[in-house]
Amino acid sequence: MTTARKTSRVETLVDKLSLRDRLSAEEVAALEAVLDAPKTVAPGADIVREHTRPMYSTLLISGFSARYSTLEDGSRQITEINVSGDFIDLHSLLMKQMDHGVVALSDCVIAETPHAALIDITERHPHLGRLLWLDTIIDAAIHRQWLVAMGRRSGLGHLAHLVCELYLRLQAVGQTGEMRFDLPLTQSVLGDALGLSSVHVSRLITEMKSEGLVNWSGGRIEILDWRRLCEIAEFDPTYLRLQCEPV
Amino acid sequence: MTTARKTSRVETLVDKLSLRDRLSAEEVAALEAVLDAPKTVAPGADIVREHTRPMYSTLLISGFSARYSTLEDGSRQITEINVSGDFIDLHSLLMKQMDHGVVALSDCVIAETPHAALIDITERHPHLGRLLWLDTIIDAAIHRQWLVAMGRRSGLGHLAHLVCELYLRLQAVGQTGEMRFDLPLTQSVLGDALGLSSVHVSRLITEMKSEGLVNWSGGRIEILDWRRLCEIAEFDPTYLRLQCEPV
DNA sequence: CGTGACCTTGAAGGGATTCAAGTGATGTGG
DNA sequence: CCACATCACTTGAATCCCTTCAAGGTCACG
Repeated sequence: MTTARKTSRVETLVDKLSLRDRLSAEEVAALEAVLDAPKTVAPGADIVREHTRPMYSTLLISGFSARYSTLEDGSRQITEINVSGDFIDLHSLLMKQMDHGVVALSDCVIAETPHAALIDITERHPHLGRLLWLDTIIDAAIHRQWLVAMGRRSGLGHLAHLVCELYLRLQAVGQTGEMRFDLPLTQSVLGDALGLSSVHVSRLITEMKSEGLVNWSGGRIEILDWRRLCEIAEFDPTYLRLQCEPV
Repeated sequence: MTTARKTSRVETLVDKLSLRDRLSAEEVAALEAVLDAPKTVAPGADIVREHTRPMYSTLLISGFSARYSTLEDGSRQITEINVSGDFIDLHSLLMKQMDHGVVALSDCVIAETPHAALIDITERHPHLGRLLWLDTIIDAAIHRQWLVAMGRRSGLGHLAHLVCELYLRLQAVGQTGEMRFDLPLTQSVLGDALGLSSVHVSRLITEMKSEGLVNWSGGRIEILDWRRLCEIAEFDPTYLRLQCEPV
C-alpha cells in the first residue's frame, strides 16, 4: 500500500522539491547526475557517524532514519526523523564536521553525492541550489516545532504533534494510505525522539488509543480523528512549507 | 566594555562570517550594498511578527532578540536567542511565511534587506550565498543542541549549556570581556528559552552561583570555572563551527 | 514615597522517571 | 517440535524534578 515502485533514485526527492517550486527537466537531470549508485543499510547501523567529516552528502531513498546525539551517560536524543526523499546530511556540505549522527531505523536505501558536485550545483544552477537550501531551512523549522513541543506541550500533545508531522511528510512523498501510514519505530526510539522514557511513551499511546484518536499496532498507525488530533497537538502545518511558490 | 564602536552596519556580520571562511572585499561590498538604513526597536516589540510574509530579511546589528512561538494557553517557547551579527529572518527568504516570530529582548538596532537583493546575491556571488546558507545551517545546529539539552540534560546542565553557547557566540562578535558578558534577559525570558518556569530558573541560577560556577547579577555574568561549566553542560562547541574553512 | 517589574523562597501537587515484574511475539538450536 | 532466549511492550509502585500558587523582598522610577 504505502510503497510505490520508484523508477529513479531521485523520484521521492523530486516529488518533495516540486511541492515547493517548479523544477526544470535540466535541474532534475543535474540532481540525477550527481548521485552515486544506491546502497542498502540495515536497521541500527549508522549512516553517518557523529564527529566525522564526510566528503559526501547522503540522500535517503527509502526507509526511516534519525539524527541523534549521544550523551555521556549513554542516553540518546533524536533531533529529527528522516523519511524517503530527505537529504540527511546536507549540513555537512558547509558545516564540514558532523555535530550529530544519523542512524537507520529500518532497512534503508541511500545514495551518496560528493560535496564538490553539490558546490558545483550552487554555482551552475543557483535556483536548484536555493531549493536545497530551502530543504535545510525546513529542517530548522521542524527542529523549532520540536522545541516548542518539548518545552511547552503536554506529553500527549507532543506525541500527537509528531504523528501529525509524520503523516504530512510521508504524504508529501506518497507513502501514506487513507489516513494511515507505516511507522516501524519502537517505543524506545519514539521516547528518544520525544525526550521521554519508553515506559511513558507506552502510556501515551495507550491514552491516544483509548481516546479514539488512532489505531496503532504492529508499526502501523490509522488516524481516526484528524481534527481532534490536530487540536490536541495545536498542529499548524505552515512550517512544512507544503505550498508551491517560486524561490 | 562589551560594545565596541562599530564603523559599519555589516561589521559584526562580517566578523562572524569571516570566522568561517575568507570574504573578499567585493563580497563585503555586496553585503553592505543590499542593507537599508538602520532602525531601532524597543525591548518587547516584535521585529518580525508570527504568520506574516516579509519581503525583507533583517540583520540584527546590536542588541538581543529571540525567535519564539506562542501557544493557545498564552505560554511562549523561545527557540533561539539572537545576538549582534545574526540574520534573524533569513528563513523567510525561502520559507515565505513566518512559522515563528522574532521579538526584541533589549534595545535593538536592525537593518533590513529586500529578498530580491538576497536572491541576486545567490546568483552573482554563489560563494557568499553559501556563507548565508551556512548561517541558517548553524541556526539548525543550535536548535538541535537545544533539543538535546531540553530532552536529556538536567535543568542545571541545560542552563549551563546556554551560558556556554552565548559566551562563545558573543565572543565571536567581540561582545565579551575576560570571561564575562552582559546578558540583559529576565529570568522569565530565560524560562521561556529553557522550557522551564521562571521560578525554577531562579533556583538554578542560585545553584550555579552557590556552586561557584558563575557570578550573575544585574544582567551581567562572570564565568568563574569554565571547565566545570562545560563538564556540567557536556558542552562541545563543534556545532557553532567557529573554524575557518573554505565553503 | 508609592507603584510596578523582577527576583526569591516556601509549600503543595503533578507529570514523568526508575525499578521491577510479567506478558506476548518471534526466532533458534537441540 | 518444543524448550529457551530475546526483544518489545505493558502495568504497578515509589520517587523525583519541576510546576503552581502564594507571599515577601528588592530595586528603579515617576
